[in-house]
Amino acid sequence: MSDQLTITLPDGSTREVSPGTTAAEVAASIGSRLAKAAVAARLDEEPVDLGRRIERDCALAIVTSDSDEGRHVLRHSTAHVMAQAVLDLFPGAKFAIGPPIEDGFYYDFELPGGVHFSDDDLARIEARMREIVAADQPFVREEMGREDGLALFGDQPYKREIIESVDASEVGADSSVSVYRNPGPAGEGFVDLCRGPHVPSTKRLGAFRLMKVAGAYWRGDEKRPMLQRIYGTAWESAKALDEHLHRLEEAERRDHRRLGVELDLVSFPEELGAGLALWHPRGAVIRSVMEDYSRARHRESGYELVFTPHIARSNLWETSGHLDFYADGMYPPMELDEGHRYYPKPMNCPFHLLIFRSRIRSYRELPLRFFEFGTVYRYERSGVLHGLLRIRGFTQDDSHIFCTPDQLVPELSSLIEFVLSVLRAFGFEQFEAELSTRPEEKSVGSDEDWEMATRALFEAIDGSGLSYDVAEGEGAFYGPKIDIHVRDAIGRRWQLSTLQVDFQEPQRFELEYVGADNERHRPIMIHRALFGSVERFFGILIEHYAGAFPTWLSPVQCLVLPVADRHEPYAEKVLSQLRAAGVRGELWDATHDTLGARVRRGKLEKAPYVLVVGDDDVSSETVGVNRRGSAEADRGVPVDSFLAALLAEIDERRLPEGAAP
RNA sequence: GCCGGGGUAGCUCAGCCGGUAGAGCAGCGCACUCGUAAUGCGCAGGCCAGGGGUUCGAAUCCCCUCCCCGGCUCCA
Repeated sequence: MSDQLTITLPDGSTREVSPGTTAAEVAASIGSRLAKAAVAARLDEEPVDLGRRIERDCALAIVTSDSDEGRHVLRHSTAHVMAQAVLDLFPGAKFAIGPPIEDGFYYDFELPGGVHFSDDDLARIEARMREIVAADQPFVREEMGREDGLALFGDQPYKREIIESVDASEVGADSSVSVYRNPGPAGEGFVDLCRGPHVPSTKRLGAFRLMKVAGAYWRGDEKRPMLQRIYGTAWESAKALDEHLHRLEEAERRDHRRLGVELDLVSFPEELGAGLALWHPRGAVIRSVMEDYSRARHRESGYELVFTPHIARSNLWETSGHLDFYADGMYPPMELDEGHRYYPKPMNCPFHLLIFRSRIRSYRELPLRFFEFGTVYRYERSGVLHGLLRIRGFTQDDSHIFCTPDQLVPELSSLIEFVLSVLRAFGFEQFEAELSTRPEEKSVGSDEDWEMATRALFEAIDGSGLSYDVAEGEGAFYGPKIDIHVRDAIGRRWQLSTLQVDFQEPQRFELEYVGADNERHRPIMIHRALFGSVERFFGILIEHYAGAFPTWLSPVQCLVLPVADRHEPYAEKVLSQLRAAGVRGELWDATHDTLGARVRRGKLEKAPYVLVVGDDDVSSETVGVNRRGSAEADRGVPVDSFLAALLAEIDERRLPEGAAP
């Protein structure tokens, strides 16, 4: 019998090693590049340190720093280094938790005397971290019993709480905890409660930066103390860190709040109040094009347009259940007509239910699809407001579909297809869905209804070819739902559309239709928002296109610039030709600005086309065409052919080529 | 709502430890009439978010309110 162990690598090959060999040694034996990139390992799927000794036959995978899992380890180790730096610089600080997150890590602290971190502190902490990295401290794993752990963290209440809760939740499991030590030069050093794994040594780290300080409730509970969280980002190389910082700059450049004001689309004057926006003419043009297109698509697909008021009496909200469940999120009522309370609407559905109920309905009318751009008001907590993306007054492209149980699956299937088709028209190409099931607590309705509806959603989404995740227990209180997410031009994920099955409201409003059997039946309702909120969708479009909208959406599609005043009559003629064909154009005359200045302004305003007309054009009925995104002007283009091409582009709602600029 | 940071001209921002405001861009006027990313000169523009307080004197220091930013919590 051999005393060698057999390890199986991810490619299926095997190696013989002697017992006690470390994962790091295996990596080194495979190749020096791998050894250099290695940060941790997986031993029979269990994440372990590179220093872990192999004592049995196993499957082993080396985790490298350029993988998601590897970056996870790097970030986690960097968080430890940050905690060490903070404890060095702020004696008496308590440290709570410090996990890796997308793009980086954070650590939560409580400073003695309620002191807060300042921006200067971040620089000091970061400098101390660099010293720790340079000191090449090893990460040493140690396991100990629960009591020893509690003793070790005697003056660290948050750590003690974690140890106690870990123990409580793992009844019967072995009650040991693991800690990682970073011994300092003088024998002191840092120790943190941690499952690991970690990089072998701090010198393995370095491409990090501390980003910001923020408050965060301990354990995410707003009734518990607020700790101070420091966020950092960390990467496998300086290059990857740089790229990340560039992505942040890019996101900032696209910020809809900045571009919205710069391009004169919207504003948020303080006088208006928090969470409310004004749509300026240029923003309003885009919005009306969006809405017109949406209405046309809805009509084509068998929806009927409705309009409903902004306020309704309290009894309507009692019937719908909003006053029971969501009174906190509603604007307060105004009192009229001897004590009747009228609430601004937080949702449109009760109105659509009333339209359904306005007369006897036949099964022959179903599915009945009501559609409305309905402006709603929700009292969002002040701290959550964010430009157009989270706002208190907004407009839902809201639809309520009433159907029979038999119609549910086909209706959901065509709904998904419809939603994707409209989103594609606006330039989104990547979709991901999330199917949310019945919440554990706080839900209403029978098990059979929930099962039926959930099954219908699964069937529809399985047939759609969309990739999706299941979010257990994340459904609305009245029914399960499918949310559709998109990826924008720089890869960010946004939740847009939602499809929700609802048995509750039809019941509360006692909706009925007469079936083929001449009996009364209760319809099922589907709530559906496609853009979600027009304001939010618009904000996302601004960021997706960085303000350079496709021509069909652009507020000004074409600028006409006469080279000199004498070309103005011809420019007027060109402009009127464009306008007669329905193109949105403007003429910027030569009276005050040079041609160069006007061209520059046109480009900064991201006009899709800037036409320059001079002597040559007047005599030959042409224009000089500057297309957005192309450096070269196209001189001498006949007006007719330019216009024909432009109209085709608008008519087809053509999208910019490649990634948006 | 909570923690932290802010609010000075339309925009971006300067204004140290208190001595009653400044730049660039934008705007307006005049000149320039020009073929592709800033023509020149000049002018005007601020209740320093709002209110209260301290002080001989407040943009500056303190308090309250409103609004914004970054997080946390929340999101029918």
